[in-house]
Amino acid sequence: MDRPFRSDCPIASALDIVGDRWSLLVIRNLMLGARSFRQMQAAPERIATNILSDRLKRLVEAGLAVEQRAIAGSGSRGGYVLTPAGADLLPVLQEIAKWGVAHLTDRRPIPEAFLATTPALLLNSADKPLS
Amino acid sequence: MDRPFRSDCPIASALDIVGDRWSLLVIRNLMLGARSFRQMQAAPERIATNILSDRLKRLVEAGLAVEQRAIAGSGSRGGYVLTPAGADLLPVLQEIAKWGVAHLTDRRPIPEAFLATTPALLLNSADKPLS
DNA sequence: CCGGATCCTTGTCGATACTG
DNA sequence: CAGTATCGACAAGGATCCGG
Repeated sequence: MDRPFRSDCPIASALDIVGDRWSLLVIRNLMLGARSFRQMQAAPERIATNILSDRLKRLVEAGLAVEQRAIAGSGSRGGYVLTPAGADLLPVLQEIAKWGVAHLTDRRPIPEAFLATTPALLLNSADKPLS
Repeated sequence: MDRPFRSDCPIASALDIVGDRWSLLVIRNLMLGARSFRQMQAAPERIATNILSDRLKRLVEAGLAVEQRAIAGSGSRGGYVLTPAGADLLPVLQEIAKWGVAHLTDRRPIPEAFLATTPALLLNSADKPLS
């Protein structure tokens, strides 16, 4: 249950939590407004359902996200929302995005398609994390 | 040989390169001045030799680091140095470190020990990446 | 001794099928 | 719709071995 850290280095410890192949992408989706399981699964990276399920579980355990159960008879069955600790990862994602557009543009087509669906939040200023 | 990206998202693409469990830690070591194979292996995280070898190979292939062969009869047998693209990951590591010290201090002893050996480079301003 | 390479075991990832 | 179960593929970890 307890997650042993590799060392006392804050970088290593942070990567012990979100340093895998998918966690930061799930957090990105949550920052982009995706709340439900299906919405996150619809992201272009096509995460497998078991991985998404597991990562959400881990994020909740780590205190980076919380589950939001439905409001009684509502049609949509609530989803997940970032906690303040999870929202504080925004600068990390911003720097990663900056690095990606600066150094990966010549290897891949063009990120405009994604940037169009990512207005201001990930590449501009650090506004309020979620509405 | 070509590394297929999961999507056009610059975040996802960046994580396709350095988003595994060890790559960013190796880059951290290179930023901290570690050059030789053994120096990096001596980091407190105790990376296995095969993993370190593989990650260095990948970083070189991705253009984030270059091998530096020895200066002829010198005693030290050259090591690895970050390229400008690799050094540009410094802000990413800085933000990760900031998040780690801000949100992980109550779960682990104290990062002072590491911070003492990490003067200014990873937590303060973005100076010259390597001397 | 240093810088890896090579086994081999374990764990995690990922696709698909399936269930409440 | 929101996950869970299953199982093969692959990556990580540990130990050892080898060339210089």
